[in-house]
Amino acid sequence: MTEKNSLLCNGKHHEMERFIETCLLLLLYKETGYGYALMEQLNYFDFSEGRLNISTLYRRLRKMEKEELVVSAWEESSKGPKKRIYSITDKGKEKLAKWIQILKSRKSKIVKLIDKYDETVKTSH
Amino acid sequence: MTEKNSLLCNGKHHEMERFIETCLLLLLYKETGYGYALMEQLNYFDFSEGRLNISTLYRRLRKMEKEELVVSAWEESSKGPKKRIYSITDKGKEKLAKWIQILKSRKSKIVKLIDKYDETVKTSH
DNA sequence: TTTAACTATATACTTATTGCATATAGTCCT
DNA sequence: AGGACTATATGCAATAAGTATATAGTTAAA
Repeated sequence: MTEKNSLLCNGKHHEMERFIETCLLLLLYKETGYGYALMEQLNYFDFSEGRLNISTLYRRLRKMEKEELVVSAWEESSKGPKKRIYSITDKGKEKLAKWIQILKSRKSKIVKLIDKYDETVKTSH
Repeated sequence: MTEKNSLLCNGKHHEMERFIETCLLLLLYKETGYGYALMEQLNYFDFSEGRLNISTLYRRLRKMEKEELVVSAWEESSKGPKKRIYSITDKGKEKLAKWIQILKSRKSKIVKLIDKYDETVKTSH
């Protein structure tokens, strides 16, 4: 799978693929974290619980670990069940930087499309 | 399938779902068109042929017609094979406007993420 | 003691998208 | 006839994400 310069999208109720992972990597860049708490922190990026399914979050984390973008370690908890604590790897940091570039490109495309729309709608009235 | 305020993404080599359809609807807003030619016009939105598979384009067009966002009619061609000419419907225009709003929201999210990244990377050096 | 609530993690099933691969067909030129 | 260009379409496979569901630890209430 060659990635090119694309953010990959899909059907049903979906956020941009790398958007979720980009957000997660960024949160982990600041400090280590575990799934359940990361879910709440995603609120900052307008990912409310009703917007992102928690199963997706766990799956993305597992996938990123498989890809060596993050590493995890089980931590016994003084309260409640044990936690799987994630940290970002150097590889993950590089990937994050890369996706940020991609998102910038994406943003430009959106701006271009919006401008084109405004221009088109204006001249058709 | 409730759409909420999400742009839906997916695996493999993917552009944002509604981005493709938004572009197509916008092109058809300006003037009617047929698949093959629309494919070339998409270059304006940085969809080069290597970036979007033409099978996807046809499928998106067929899907939008099923959803009544566009209508099509076969046109005999003086040269070459017959063409399936598409026009946007009023419903399609409404949908286009809606997706433009969604894209604006999407852009804001991207900006927010990028700012957060810059801020985070700066304070970590 | 049992049940409920909260915390924490995980996975099967289903749906949808898109590239790859492939196919059909009309027109023109070699 | 074969190749190139124009024009459209669909099966297969991979991937993502919601729904549904499951397991498990801790604490508090019934």
